[in-house]
Amino acid sequence: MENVSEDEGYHQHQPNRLGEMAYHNMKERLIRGAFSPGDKLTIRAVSEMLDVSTTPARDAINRLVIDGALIYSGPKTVIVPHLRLSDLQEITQMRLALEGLAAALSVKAASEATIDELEQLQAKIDAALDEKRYFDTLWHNKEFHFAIYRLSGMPYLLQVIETLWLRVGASFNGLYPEFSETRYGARNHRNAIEALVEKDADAARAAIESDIRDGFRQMKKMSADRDQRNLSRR
Amino acid sequence: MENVSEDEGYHQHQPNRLGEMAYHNMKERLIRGAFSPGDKLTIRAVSEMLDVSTTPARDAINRLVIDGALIYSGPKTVIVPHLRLSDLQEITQMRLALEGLAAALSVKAASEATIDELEQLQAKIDAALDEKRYFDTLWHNKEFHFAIYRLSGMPYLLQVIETLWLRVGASFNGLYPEFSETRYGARNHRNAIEALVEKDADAARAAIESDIRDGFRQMKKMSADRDQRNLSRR
DNA sequence: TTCACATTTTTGTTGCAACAAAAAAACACG
DNA sequence: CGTGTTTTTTTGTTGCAACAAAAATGTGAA
Repeated sequence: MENVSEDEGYHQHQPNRLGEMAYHNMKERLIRGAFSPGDKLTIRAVSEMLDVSTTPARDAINRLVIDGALIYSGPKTVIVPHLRLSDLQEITQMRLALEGLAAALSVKAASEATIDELEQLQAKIDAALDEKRYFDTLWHNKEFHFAIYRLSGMPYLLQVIETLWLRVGASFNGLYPEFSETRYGARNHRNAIEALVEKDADAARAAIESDIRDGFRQMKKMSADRDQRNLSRR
Repeated sequence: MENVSEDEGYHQHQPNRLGEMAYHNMKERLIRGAFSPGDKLTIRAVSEMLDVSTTPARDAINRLVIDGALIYSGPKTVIVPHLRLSDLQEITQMRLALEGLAAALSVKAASEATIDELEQLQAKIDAALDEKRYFDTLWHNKEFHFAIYRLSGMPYLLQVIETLWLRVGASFNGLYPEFSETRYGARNHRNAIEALVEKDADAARAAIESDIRDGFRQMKKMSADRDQRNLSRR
């Protein structure tokens, strides 16, 4: 337990470790909708799926459970959780607080280059929407948001926000790629870019908050629709 | 990968697992100041310390790294991080957003019983302060805050807030138990209780935010003092 | 001393097997 | 057909050893 000097800038996890790889791989699959809520995940199944031994597979599952992307449904059973309305509400409240903060802080660091980047991202979103490539829409939308949040210069804040997106994405993206169809976000994104140009922290926060709220309404509606369908299917 | 029904209310980790025990044990030691920033922690050392095999010890360390309570200083070296000013600022910003939210939400659920509980907690804080039992002060202060936040009914929010406290506590509590000496929090706590009585969400948020800001100033000052001492000691 | 290099020791990762406990399947009975 | 009950299978946890890589230590020259 010696005292060791702190090597600046070496805080992150090593991406070359097998367990880390397994975690990111599973995370990606979760976001892409490879699993449905209720699916059971076992160490040995993940181990075979990714062709690694049980130890990295176990590491990945454990970490996903910590994130809340997987939950225990029994002492030896982890499943993809079915997001309840109360969960969605909690996540939305936290997103409003945290992403609002990140957006407000981002204006300080906004440069012309970042504005350009955001406009290109928005163009990609629009194009994907026109061509009904909904997965791409979702992906570019995430890039747009995090391009802004990254300007805040707060790495841990980003990590927590990313986890919140993971939890929502795992339950919604796979089921509803057409989620983004309504283009609810276009106006909000324009406002966000404008706020960065003007370096107006309050406006940036307002634009992002509005985007989150619109998304929440959309998801709540889809959730209700699905419950309705599930009910009538029986 | 079968679809399994979701057993309501079985989401938490099992507390009887060895790895979970190791995690909580190490977390407690970290908060109590058993280690100093820069201390190196190895799997085998933790394994012996807690008298378990390497697997649960590894689990505990991994999770603490995810929390940010430990960091890698090299590919095979995890240490207790030395909290830099920028870290403290980031954590404080997140605390303001998240604990402010929790406080604002708490007023809905505030009852006479919870008011009583808070007043008893505050009495304990005052008593511990009078008798210079600084560890107890810190402990009861944490209980006071989380008694409020728990009223929000948002479990994941609580978990994230707790992690933020862990990161700060690990770097400060052990070194500065006399931190609380200035009684900076008493007025803020009174205001918070008052806000709960009145069910005034904005006032509750303001009281907690003020408490966090006062604490931040105090910590910043202590941090500067320490750096000063370290400098002149060489 | 200080720095570079070589050697030794320590360390995390990975894979695996044993075991108890949980989940699933099979069964029996109404 | 459902519904408890028993049997079988599956599963997570734990401990451990091998290995490569990193850290610590030692060495020697300037």
